Amino acid sequence: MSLRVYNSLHQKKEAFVPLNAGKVRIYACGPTTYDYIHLGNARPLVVFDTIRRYLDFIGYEVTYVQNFTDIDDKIIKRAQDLGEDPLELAARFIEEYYKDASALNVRKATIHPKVSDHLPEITEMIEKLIQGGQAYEVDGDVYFHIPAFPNYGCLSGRTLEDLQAGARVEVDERKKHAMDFALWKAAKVGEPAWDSPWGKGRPGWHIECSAMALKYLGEQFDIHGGGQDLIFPHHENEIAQSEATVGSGPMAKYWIHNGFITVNAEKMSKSLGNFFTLRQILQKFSGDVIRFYLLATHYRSPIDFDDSKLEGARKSLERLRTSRELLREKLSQEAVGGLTKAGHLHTEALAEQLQKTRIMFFEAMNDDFNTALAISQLFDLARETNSLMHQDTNAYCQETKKLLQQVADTFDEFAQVLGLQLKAEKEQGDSALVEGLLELIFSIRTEARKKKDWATADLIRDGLKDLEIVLEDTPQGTRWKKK
RNA sequence: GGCGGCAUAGCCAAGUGGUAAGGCAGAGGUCUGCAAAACCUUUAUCCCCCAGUUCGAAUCUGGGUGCCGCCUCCA
Repeated sequence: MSLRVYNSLHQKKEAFVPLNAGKVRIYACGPTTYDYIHLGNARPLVVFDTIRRYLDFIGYEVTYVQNFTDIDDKIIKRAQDLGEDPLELAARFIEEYYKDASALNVRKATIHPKVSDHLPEITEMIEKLIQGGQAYEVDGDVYFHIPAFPNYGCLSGRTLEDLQAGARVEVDERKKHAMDFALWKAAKVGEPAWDSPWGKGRPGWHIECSAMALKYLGEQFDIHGGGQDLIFPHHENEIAQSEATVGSGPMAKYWIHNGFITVNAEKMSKSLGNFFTLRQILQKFSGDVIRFYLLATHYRSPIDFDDSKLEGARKSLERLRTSRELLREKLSQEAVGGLTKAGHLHTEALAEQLQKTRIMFFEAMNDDFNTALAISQLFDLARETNSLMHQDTNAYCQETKKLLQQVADTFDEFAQVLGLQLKAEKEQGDSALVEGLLELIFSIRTEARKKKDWATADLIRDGLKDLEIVLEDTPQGTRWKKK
């Protein structure tokens, strides 16, 4: 099966055919940088990073643009509260953003444009819209005139009448139509401002994305993504601005929107105050666990957040890690002997499972990036792999070793696509001192066990367990890992 | 009021016409000094309710119930 994606524009799954063969251009709305990101913000990062990785993996040349909104009302307000320069505040949180993204193993986009670097492109686009009659200026503000764009509402499935019926905002009397939205806002005292044909001011919320997408991806591109809450008005307005500017559409062939993170079934959001910053969560769980948690549910479904769910994700991921770890250990051993009859059966079964996993993984990803289903294939592979490794060493000959190597490669390959590390926690940075002390303690315990001094052995094991270090005694010696 | 989404085992979660993936938790077993990990077995006569279409529906249609989102900044 070839790739199919759910296109919000038509509300159905469609075959994915990029505009230019072999190349995919993606634009994803990035954060407004006035604070640390919360888990809800992290979801699209991981989702679109994964989509990008997958497209890349199946051979497309991907250009991925993710913007930073560094000029915005909320930034200005926050900066005023903190007595900081708005652009400096925004720049500071862009740096913090990169740290969070990196903790989640989110690759940098091909281009990360900032609004503040694109004022010329923005004003140029606004001028075109004014010339084309789709925008007008009032007292230094510029508005997009919605009735001038007949296709308005195509993404959100609304008509102008629907919108007016549901209007909850006070209407600015100077606007020609109640739903007209700002392209340019005249500067108020103390706000950052840029020169424009309409006087000093700053861009409205939506125009930046239109201008930057146009600059880096052209008049039409393949995928435009973001959270479902951006469908209206943000993406609807982007479509209006962009398509009115270039005189044709669609701006993007496929629109992809991720579902929300909820807390007690309510959307996690700043205004409700029910959010958890990624930083807070990272204190309890690794980025790998958080990423796994986000990918274990289909990207369009809501995910209800609480610690117990993350704990569940941690345990699930642990299973895959353990399997990968056992594989590493096994492969470091010398292959000996010939294949026994039982070993032969297990090898056959694993070879079959490997093939099935490879097929099913791609089928799952091809079906609208079904990462949840793709991940479940890894569990099936892990079970069959463990089962083989569980057999006695007679089964471990050159033939099985070769197969296990293929399995290990598949694990790594697919983990890479999903952006998961599958590394045991202990590999993620411990000081030489800690490592050394642990080795010492283990050797003491091993001596105790040799003397059948179980009391001492158990004392050490229990003590380490309290420090979240788990010991496992195996015929090959004692193994340890962090909880 | 308008537009949209969701409802699957104790929990999480796939599955959009062919007879319920996977994970966690639970139970029994193998292994182990005891554990842990791993493996094996086991855990939904049924997918919110009602009616319909069909040889056949969790999956399609109609109606209902409940929850959520957007319509204002929000991923």
